[in-house]
Amino acid sequence: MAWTEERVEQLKQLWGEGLSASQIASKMGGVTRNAVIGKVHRLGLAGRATPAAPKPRVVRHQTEETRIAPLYGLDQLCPGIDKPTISSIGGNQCKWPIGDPTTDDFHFCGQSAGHGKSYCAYHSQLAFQPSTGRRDDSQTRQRQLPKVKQVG
DNA sequence: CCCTGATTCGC
DNA sequence: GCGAATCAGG
Repeated sequence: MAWTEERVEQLKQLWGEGLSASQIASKMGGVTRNAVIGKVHRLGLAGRATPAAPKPRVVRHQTEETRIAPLYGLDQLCPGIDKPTISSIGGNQCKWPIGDPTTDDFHFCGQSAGHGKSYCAYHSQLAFQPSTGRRDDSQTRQRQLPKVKQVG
């Protein structure tokens, strides 16, 4: 089962809706949750689950010891509103993450997202940028986690 | 033990 | 690029 643009779009849609990877895999069919997660990662999505604490990564077959830094580049601020928490955010509010999830500063955009939508108008264009349009990723969704040598 | 996503690595 | 295996948290 290949990832056609239609399937990718559906994937992004369902993922944005808040469905779990297994749920998406079940709905779409032909793919396992691993495939969904893998695709989500490659799309540059991901970033919601249970990564409360930054972990030294899954050390598996690594010849070098690396460690991730607690850096998060999500700062797509949109003009003023309150700071909804994960608990307080409503189903019709924009769920765009702002700030560092590991700090108290973390919150969601919270602007009116419309009925059944996941993001406000501002963030929708960031979340669902035209797949046929070469987006300038010079400043959008930069989430490069620099490797830091563990200086013993 | 069930679920969740995250990451790596072989293909 | 894709996804199974694996890891880690709830």
